[in-house]
Amino acid sequence: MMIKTVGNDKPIPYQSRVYELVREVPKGFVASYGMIAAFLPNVSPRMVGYAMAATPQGQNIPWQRIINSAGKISDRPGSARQRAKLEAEGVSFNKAGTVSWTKHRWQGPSDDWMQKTGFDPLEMK
DNA sequence: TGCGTGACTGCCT
DNA sequence: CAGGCAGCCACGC
Repeated sequence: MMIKTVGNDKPIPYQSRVYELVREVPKGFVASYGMIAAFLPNVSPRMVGYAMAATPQGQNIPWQRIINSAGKISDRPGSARQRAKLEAEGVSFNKAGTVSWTKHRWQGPSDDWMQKTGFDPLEMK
């Protein structure tokens, strides 16, 4: 029979970790896929994109606040709705459809989040 | 059971 | 300085 390993908690699916961090982005601010990935070990920007594509509804996840590193909303069906939601939150776009990072850049996760996840800045590569 | 694919990014020509 | 490419998780057919 299958031997159960000891002292080895089952890993939290990467998508759940992405969603919990996305919840840290406040109204009126935006973060890039890469910014989210930078705080999550073993998660690449691409994977953040994968997770966002599979975002479950009804769980208070502000998916609209994640945009690409160029400061634009990634082109896809639904991008217009994303922009509308952001504008409703006070996020402004210039003529080229770009968000000002200077004004709206997310400042990083809360201390509470870092405590809860045991995030260690020194282990960032 | 395996393969394709989906909200990206930074490095290397 | 623009374009190509590797990275690498879940899930559906």
